[in-house]
Amino acid sequence: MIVKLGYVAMSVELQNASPSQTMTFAQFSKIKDRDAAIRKLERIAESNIDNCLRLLKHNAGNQIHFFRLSSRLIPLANHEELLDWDYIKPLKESLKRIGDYLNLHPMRVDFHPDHFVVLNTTNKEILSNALKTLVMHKKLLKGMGIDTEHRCVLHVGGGYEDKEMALEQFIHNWGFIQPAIQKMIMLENDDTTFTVKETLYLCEKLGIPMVFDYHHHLANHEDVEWQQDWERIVTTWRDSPLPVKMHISSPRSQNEFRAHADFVDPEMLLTFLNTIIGTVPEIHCMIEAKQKDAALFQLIDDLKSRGIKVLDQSSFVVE
DNA sequence: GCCAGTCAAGTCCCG
DNA sequence: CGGGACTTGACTGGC
Repeated sequence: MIVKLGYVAMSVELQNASPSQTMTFAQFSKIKDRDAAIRKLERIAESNIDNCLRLLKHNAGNQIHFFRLSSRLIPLANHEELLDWDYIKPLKESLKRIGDYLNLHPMRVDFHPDHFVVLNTTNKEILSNALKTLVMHKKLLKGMGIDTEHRCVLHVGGGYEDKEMALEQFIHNWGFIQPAIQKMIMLENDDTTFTVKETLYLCEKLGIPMVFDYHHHLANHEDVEWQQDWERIVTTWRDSPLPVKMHISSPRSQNEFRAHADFVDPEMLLTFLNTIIGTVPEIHCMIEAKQKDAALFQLIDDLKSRGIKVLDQSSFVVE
């Protein structure tokens, strides 16, 4: 089984390359000349996308083939006071450069929109804002020339004091979401509310690939045994053009169990991988560690020293 | 040039 | 029911 590691949004090794520079609405409002303020937003967005390209080059140079793009590339893109702003138009060229680069250096990229994107709300305004944010992600993907299928990982949403009802609300709302948005989505079990089984219920019912988060599962489950659910998780990827992916991170400490540690415990990853050997030919593991790409490199070094067959700086084989 | 505080969003928790 | 915590990285303001 081939394992490919990825990391999240920014590098601790590449300096001054943040793809998430921002401007708050308070700052925006202080600028008297609205056009000038919008130009400033556009410069920030352009700089974010340029930094994104630098990160992709850094990845390709380090043999990393899996990467989560920042969801904060365009500050205030969906702010209600900026509905007249065509934020994509000035970014066409820089987005295309990303696409061109990815054509030469194939890499799996996706997004994880902020947890404020909630699809199971009963509040129309919240749902409409969530969908607006997803439309922005779609426009970014299109601008980059990337097939939009299964590129946005989301959580199920709020529990609203009745998880069963909250799950049914998700199904209800799903029916109102355009197919083009639906097909971008993957769902992940979260660390406080919706467990693997509950997330699977939606994924199976609605045909959504499920991203298994091992750390979240340890923090939030009915049954700590996950092995019997693994085949179901794999099956949710049956119709996807992309290999199964999962999230891996380690608890910062027993007291701060849900917080992400700086690095990933190799034992934890190997425990997971050894359990699923033979179920898929290839799996992509997204490392969610504070030390970002440095955590990925350290993990690979550790695996190498254990005699695991390492293919390059981010891939290896378990058998 | 560092540290503390602020900013966004929606949910959840506490009083 | 209202205010604060939670989370994340970036940024601002005070010294």
